[in-house]
This record gives sequence, C-alpha cells and structure tokens, in this order.
Amino acid sequence: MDKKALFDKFVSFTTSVHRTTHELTQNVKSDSITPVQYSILEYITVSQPVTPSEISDCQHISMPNTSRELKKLSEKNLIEKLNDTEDRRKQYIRLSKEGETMMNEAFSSIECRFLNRIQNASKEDLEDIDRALDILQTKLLY
Amino acid sequence: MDKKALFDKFVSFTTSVHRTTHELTQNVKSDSITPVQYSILEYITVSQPVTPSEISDCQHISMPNTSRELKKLSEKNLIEKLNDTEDRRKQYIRLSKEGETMMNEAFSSIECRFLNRIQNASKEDLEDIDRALDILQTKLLY
DNA sequence: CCCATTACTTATCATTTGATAAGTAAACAA
DNA sequence: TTGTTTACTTATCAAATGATAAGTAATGGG
Repeated sequence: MDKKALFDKFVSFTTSVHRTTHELTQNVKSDSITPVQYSILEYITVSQPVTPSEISDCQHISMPNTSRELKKLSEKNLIEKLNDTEDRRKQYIRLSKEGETMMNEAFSSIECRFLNRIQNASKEDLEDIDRALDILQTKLLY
Repeated sequence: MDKKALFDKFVSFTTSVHRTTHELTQNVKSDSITPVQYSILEYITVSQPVTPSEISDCQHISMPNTSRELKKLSEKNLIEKLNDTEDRRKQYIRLSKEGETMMNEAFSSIECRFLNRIQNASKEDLEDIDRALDILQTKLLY
C-alpha cells in the first residue's frame, strides 16, 4: 500500500468534504449572527449542555473571546446560562427555545439538501456510503 | 435504509473531518501570512496555474478582496503573476520558488502527521480506508 | 486561614476579513 | 466605431475576530 498516494487521496478528499459542507450549509445561517457565533451554536446544539471552557477548547477560541460571543448570543436570547449548583464558578450553556428553533430550521435546511444529494443513490449505494463513513470514522478520524 | 440516520452520521462525520483537518494542519502555516492567505496558497498549490477569478469563485472571496490578498502575497514574493498572451486582461498565478518552498514544508509537515496517524493501521485497514475514500468521493462528494 | 488555581468576565486594541463604489484596460459584439 | 461585458485594481469603510492585560469570585490544598 502506497501511503504517499493515500495521503494525496486524503488531501483531495478533505477538500471535497469542505466544499460539500460549504454547499450544504451556505445561507442557512441567520443574518443576525456572525459565522463564529453560528459555529458556537452548532457546537452547543450537538453537545449541550456545555461549559464555556469546553466551547473555548473545542472551537479554538480564547476564553475572553468565547465569553464575549456567549454574552452576545445570550443578549440575542439564543442561549441560556445555568449555574452549576456544585461548583459555582461553572456554567452550563444550553440553547434557549428561540435558539432551538433557529438551529432546527438550519439543520432541516441542511438535511433537505443532503437528502437531495443522495436522492439518486440506490439501496446498495447508501449501504456503501454508510459503511464507508463507519470505516473512516473508526480507522482514520478517531 | 434510514436516510435520516445516515444524515446524522454524515453530520458527525464532517465534524470529525474538520477536527482532524485542524489537528493535521495546526501551526503549519508561517506567521508571515494570514489564514486566508494560506488557504489561497493551498488552492494555488494544488491547482496552479489559476486565474484570480478562479480563486475568487472557489475560495468564495470577492474579486476586490482576492486582488488585495494576491497583491500582498506577491509583495511577500510567494506568488508570481503571468499575463496571458491571448487575452491580456487575464492573469495566471503560480507559486514562486519561495512559495513552493513554503508550501512544500507545510505539506511535508501535514503528511508526516498523517502517516503518524495511520502508522498502526494494518494492510487491510489501509485498503479499507482507500476504498472508503473512493466510495465517498464518487457517491457523495461528487 | 492563606495562597495558588480554576472558571469566567471586562476592557481594550490591533489585525483580518468582508463589502461596496468607482475605475482601468482589454475584448467582443452589433 | 461605439457600447457592453469581462478581468482585474484601487480605495475606503465597517464589522468580525484575535490577542492581551487585568479583574472577580469560587475552589481546594496545605
């Protein structure tokens, strides 16, 4: 197995993933939030409840900047901050009702485009895709 | 085949790809260029020669901003602008010697980390990965 | 209790990025 | 030839993002 060739294939693969992600997600974001705020909301959506520190670590945003953006999201009523009863320094961030609504709309739109993309795939194709996703997830993206 | 479940799997898959990409590429960029400039150089590297219009289209940067960033890259002696002899409005952008060197270093570093990541994979694993990349590339990311 | 650490905040500033208007020069079509 | 379109540039401005210093308040170890 030529590992150099596999690397080259992986490079063009990631390029394709990024391009496809862009196609699936373009314009799903409300104009009332910035790109960074949207990516924070995406992270909260799939991982809630999360602490500001976790957001900072996983999204590679400094704590001061994370704090600032969370404050803005809170002012827009898209998230809620809950205090930890054990450790009163900690916070837990969750989507608000309004935030849920916004993110549901965004994900519905993305899902719709995704389904459109695979509409012509046969049952076998879908199973191939499913298997391929599993393989890469476990053997490469761990 | 449950397409909704496949979508969910795809979402966490793309998240993993983005996380892995970040791990493989962090700090490979020279401090002398900005993130956007690096991504333009990456695009030029794999597609050269390219026109400013192509960069603008593919990287989703407006023509004025593309022009500005290319000017900066040119001033840093990382790229060269060549005039089309047929159509004198057009330009072709290539990496300069210095740009080649910079991008070779970056890609070597990324490749090294990639090889490190697959070092424990068996021959069969590598073949599985190779096949999985092909499947997704042709059936999903076209 | 005291000191160090952790979790988060506030304030400030510089840089990067994005958006828009206006302009040049070449190509092209009527 | 004249008007339109294309490819790219310049200038300018606003917004988003990143970086840093300093601060609060709670925790926890000795």
